[in-house]
Amino acid sequence: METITVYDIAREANVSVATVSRVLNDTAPVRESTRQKIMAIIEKHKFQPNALARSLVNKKTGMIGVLFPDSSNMFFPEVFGGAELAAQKLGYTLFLCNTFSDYSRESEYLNLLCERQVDGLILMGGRINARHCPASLVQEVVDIQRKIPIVMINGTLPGYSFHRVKTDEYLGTKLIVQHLIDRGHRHIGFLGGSAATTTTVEKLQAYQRTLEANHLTYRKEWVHFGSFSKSCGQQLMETFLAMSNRPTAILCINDYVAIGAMKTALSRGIRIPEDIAIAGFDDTQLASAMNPELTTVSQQSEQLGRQAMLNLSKLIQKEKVKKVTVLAPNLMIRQST
Amino acid sequence: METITVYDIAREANVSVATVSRVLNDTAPVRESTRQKIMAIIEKHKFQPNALARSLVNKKTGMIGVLFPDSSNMFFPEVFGGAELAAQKLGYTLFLCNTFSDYSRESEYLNLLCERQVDGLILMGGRINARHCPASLVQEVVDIQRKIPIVMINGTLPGYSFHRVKTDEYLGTKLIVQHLIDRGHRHIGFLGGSAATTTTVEKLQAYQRTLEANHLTYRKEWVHFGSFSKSCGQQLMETFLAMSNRPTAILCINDYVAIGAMKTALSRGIRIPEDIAIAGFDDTQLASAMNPELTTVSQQSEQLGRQAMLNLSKLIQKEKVKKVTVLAPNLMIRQST
DNA sequence: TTGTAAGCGTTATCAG
DNA sequence: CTGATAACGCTTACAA
Repeated sequence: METITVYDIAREANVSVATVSRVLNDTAPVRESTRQKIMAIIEKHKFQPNALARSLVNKKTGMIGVLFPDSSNMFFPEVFGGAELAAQKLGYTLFLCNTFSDYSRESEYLNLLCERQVDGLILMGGRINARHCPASLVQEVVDIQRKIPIVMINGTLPGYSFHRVKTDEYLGTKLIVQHLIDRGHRHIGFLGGSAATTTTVEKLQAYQRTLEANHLTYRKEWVHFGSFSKSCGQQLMETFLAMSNRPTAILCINDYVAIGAMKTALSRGIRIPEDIAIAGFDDTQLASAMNPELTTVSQQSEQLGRQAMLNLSKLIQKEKVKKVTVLAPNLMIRQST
Repeated sequence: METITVYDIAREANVSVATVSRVLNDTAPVRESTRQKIMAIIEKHKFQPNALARSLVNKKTGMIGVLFPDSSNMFFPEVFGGAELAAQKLGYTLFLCNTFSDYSRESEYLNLLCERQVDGLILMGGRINARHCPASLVQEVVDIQRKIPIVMINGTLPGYSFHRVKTDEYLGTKLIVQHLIDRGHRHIGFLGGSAATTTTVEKLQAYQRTLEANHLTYRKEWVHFGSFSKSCGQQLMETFLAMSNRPTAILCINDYVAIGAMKTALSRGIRIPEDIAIAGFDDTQLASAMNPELTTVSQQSEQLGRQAMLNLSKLIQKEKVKKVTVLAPNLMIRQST
């Protein structure tokens, strides 16, 4: 398959490559008749300019690298779905990279994306949510940022200031704990999340302080960490149920954990919300699919992605952008509480 | 930010760019001492070769374009999750494009990916599932295939032979209908899916024939088309419930429709599976998250993606590959039937 | 309005 | 083992 180039088009049209390039990019006036002629030849051969060559000289690729930790958690597809829509309008394409929360995979992808000359980077999960991120991993990102604009979603890195977009998870947690309290609950547990993760800590603090503000005592035995998966919720719920003095309501770190918790409870014949109330976080599509429907906090996932893309785009055009954009969380009261 | 190139490295090391390139690619012997020296300088400047320039001469980018119709249907993230894992091992990166099932968006992306010189293409949804695909859209793909290897997942285009990977949806449907019959159901409905889609037709046929094979009569009024969403399931279920003579079991086109159907039924106080049995298709994570858990058919989504990537890779290396790879569906019997 | 030619940052061929 | 130098396919001054 001999590839066809601007030279081929130029030759056939009896013009120079410069002229072909001009009609391709509409970058300078070209006599209408020759434009027509060139266009016809392009059509005829279905000629497509090589974007690599083009980007090489333009020094921009129109590609945005997106790092996310886990495509099996619907939250992330929702976020980059929003980002993609925005990107499309702005003329960018997303380069999605699933890091599986693995630092070394993150580094590889970061490297790959830089070599591929992406115009910008959106970072989610992994190191930017680590409570104790190794300095070398921080440095890596800092170095990249000197060449490529970066926007972080729901996370950051210590010691430097980055552009970020986030939902107010602290407020979101506060809202939902208060909701449980308003529903009459005095014994509220906290389930799931890795203690090595900043979001877990942030939510935990909000949980603690909201209890205090309501003169409720914080009980260590009602707080159990783990991971962010359904199976974590299932397991940890077992331990709750085994307790003689168990909480009447449980706040889970996210929807997946909440669903796991629900499953275990339900399988024991425990009613939700009558016997125990369960709340999630993120408002993924699972929340409204469940039965009973899950009370949760919406992070406005599409908005998050959209906003990140918008800010990144401005950053690329070297416009001023607020360092931190905070979105308001939305309490979604449904049946599980 | 002046970018640093092989020339800079070469100058600082007192060698030619050729030598730098050699150590970069390990493509020819280089004296150990000079290799060391060059490596050191590369490290020092954190030099990263420009992949665009590289690809321009190599004529390969290591990128695989992936078209899929809908990131909000977990089935697709599952498929490309599997593909990504395989791609990583093979040294490829995926370029994921959400087409929202929109033909023109598909065309745009197809164009984009070609210009970006992807090494191969994986196609899902959209036109390759259309019962009546406009000839021009078929031609588009045919033209591309002459330059770029393509693998289609669960679909094809009329009039040409393409490489494809699919699960046997016919068999899958047969299995689940038979399962319902074996459970004692004689009145089985069929819910959801666009009649303009090949998979819908294929499943419908399997449904019909399996009924016949069991001497059950096919009733038009028990078949309702729509879309592939939860809300479709909710709406169509309403119409079923309004019928005086309604089926005792319902096969839904996919898990989302099934969940919608379940929700409507449950909200009416109808018990599942006692009053009505409901089955889905795809075995997305939703199926096992639900309560009651949804009986469904696994398409082995990750496998699908993995296999497509594997076949595509061989195609790219110009190795022989079976035209059609068929994966076996798995009946997942759970609580909803 | 159009053409010439110099890049863009690599790799690869061919001498040395 | 190493160095010139010509591609790769396109854009963009600079001239004409």
